[in-house]
Formats: sequence, C-alpha cells, structure tokens
Amino acid sequence: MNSEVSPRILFFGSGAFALPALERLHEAGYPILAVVTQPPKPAGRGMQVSKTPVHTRAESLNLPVWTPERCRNPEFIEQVRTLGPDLIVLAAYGQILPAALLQIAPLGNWNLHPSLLPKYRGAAPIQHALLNGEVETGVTLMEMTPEMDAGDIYLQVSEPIHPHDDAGSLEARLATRAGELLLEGLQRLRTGTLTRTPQDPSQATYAPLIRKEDTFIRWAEPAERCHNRVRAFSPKPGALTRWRGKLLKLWRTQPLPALERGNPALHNAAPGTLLAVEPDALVVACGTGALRILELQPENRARMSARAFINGYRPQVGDTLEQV
RNA sequence: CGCGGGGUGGAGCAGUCUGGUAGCUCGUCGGGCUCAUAACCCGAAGGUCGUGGGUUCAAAUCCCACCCCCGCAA
Repeated sequence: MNSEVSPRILFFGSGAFALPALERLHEAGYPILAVVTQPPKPAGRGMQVSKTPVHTRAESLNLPVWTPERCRNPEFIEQVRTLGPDLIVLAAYGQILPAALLQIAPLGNWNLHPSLLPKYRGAAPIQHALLNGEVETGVTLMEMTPEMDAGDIYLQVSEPIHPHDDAGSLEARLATRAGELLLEGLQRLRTGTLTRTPQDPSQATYAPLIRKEDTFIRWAEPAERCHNRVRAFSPKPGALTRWRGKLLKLWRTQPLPALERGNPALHNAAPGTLLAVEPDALVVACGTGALRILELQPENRARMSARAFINGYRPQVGDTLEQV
C-alpha cells in the first residue's frame, strides 16, 4: 500500500471537538500511528487526575497514546521523527507545534479549525463568533505553519449559527463537520485533487483565549449582547453575574428587544434591575432591551430552571443583578 | 492530602449557631368559584430531616465516621 494512497497519520487532539475527526479516521481505516494528547493532570474537585476526551477515546479504539508535557521538547520531536508519519492531523490539541515538528511529515501538517479562516484565528473561535452575534461560522482544513492559524486553506465548509445555539450545540455540529471535512481532504489527497489557497491576511481577525472577566455579564450592554455572552459560555464555563452578594451563572436566556413591561415605574430602571418575576423566567433590564433568564445556577448549587429558582430563592421585582 | 458550599415530602429552599410537636414557595390529588383558565378560594395526601454510631429526658439541630452532590481554582 502506497503512502500516497493511504497516508500513515499521527493525530494530535485533546478536546471534544477532535473526537469525530479521530473516529471518522479510524472508521475509514486510515492507519493512525499514534494519538498525541495533553497529559492527564490533576484537575477539578479534589484535584483528580483526568484524561482528555481524546485520550479516553483513543484508548477505547486501542490506539497508542502519547502525552508529552510539551510537544516542543526535543525528545518528543525525535520520537515523532523516528515514528515517521506521512501526515500530521491536528484538532483542538492545545499546544502550538514548533517548526521542527512541522518539518517531519512529508505530506504535510493539517489543522482542523472551527471558523471560516482567516476570521477568528486563535484559541476560542466558537465563543467569539457567538459573542459577536455571528449568524454563520464554519470549519477550515488548513496547513499548519509556525504562525497560529495562518497557513494555506485546503477546504472550508460553512455552518449556520441558529438563534438558539450555544457553544455546546454549535461545537457539536462543527465537530461533525470537521470529521467530514477531514475525510474529504484525505480523499482529495488520494485523487490528487487537493488544492491550497493562501489566506488574505488583511481579513484576519482573532479569537484569543477566554479570560475570566469575559464571562462577566455587563448589564449596561444591549440585551442581544448580554444574551450572546450567556450562550457563548454555555455549557462552560458559564456567564456570571451577582445577586444578593452571591454569584449566579446564567445558562439559558432570551433577549427582549424593547422594554415592554407592565410596571411603568420600572421603564427607566437601571441596567441589572429585576423588572419582572414571571412563572418560568426572570426579566432583567439591560442597557437597551431586557434579558429573560430561563435557566441559571446559584453559587454552590446545581443548575436549575428559573421556576425552581423563583420558588426557592424568592427574588423580588426591583432586586438588582450586579456586575461581578 | 488545593480551597469552599450542600444533602430536609415530587422541585427549589428556610429551620441547625441559642436541642424540645417539621415550615415556606411551587407541584400533585379532591372540592369550590368562573363563560373559561396556567388565575383565585377551601381542603388533603406525601418526609427513615444522606448513612451509621455517639452525647442527651429529648437530636434535622451537638460530636465522630462514611457515602453522594455542587461551586471555586487548575
């Protein structure tokens, strides 16, 4: 079997976004020499050591798993060189591959990136696309270069962002698309119909790592923006606000375009003011419009419906939600 | 041994500090009111107060152990 026909692949991935790509590769019978993923680290409550989603899946597929602390470690690079893969495929790995690694595989170094490059280069493209209220995003198959997400594009597929989407639902669809795109790329490689197009650097935008403060709801912003912040950070890590001194995570909301409340005294309420307590929702004033909260989570508590929160915590109209 | 919060009828919570008949909002069931209702009124059912042990005349409440859940932080 010629390596041009069925390239021997070294797969890099850590997050859930990479799972369909790995699975499709495996199903299609491409030889996966090894799976490189972030090492298990003490994490979470009690500092339990936990493996990445890719790590766990790779083991269940009986694939060799490598977990270098740093992929730019010379010993690791030598290990890859000895392995001699034809092609490197990477998705949501979590480390930048150094130039020395990118010189090993003769067929190239592919990256699956969840955006329509050159837009949203960087670590958190899905979150930033949602935060900005985009109605469309996509997945790009591209060649890696030492510069982050700047290499030539092989294939690209767009995916609509629905009004009810959050980061979880959108990532799931994009991950599926990524798996399909990877197989198409490999198919084109085999048939010699894979072409590459340089990115237009002037069109590049960036989606940097999410900082803690990015998750703080700013009530003075328009309702749409507040809503986008909630869905960008759902199902993790959650958009934060504060109520009666305690942190509150908002999980599911709806933007209301205009203040259409029954209580005239509250028409000019300051942003963050609780305008109404409905049977199944809380309505909070934003800079413009209002936000209906449908699902939330008090500090130290499990997430719950607004109805359960209202019954147990007894929020009152006129209460204020403050910025963290 | 990372820090912290919590487990109370079906749901969400109060009560625990200062032991002494188990409470709130909602849901469920029955009845009433109404043209009607997810609204309103009346009534009812439903709880080993996470598990085990200890202290006490008496433990949801104090002490010890264990199980489970959650938040922060990584």
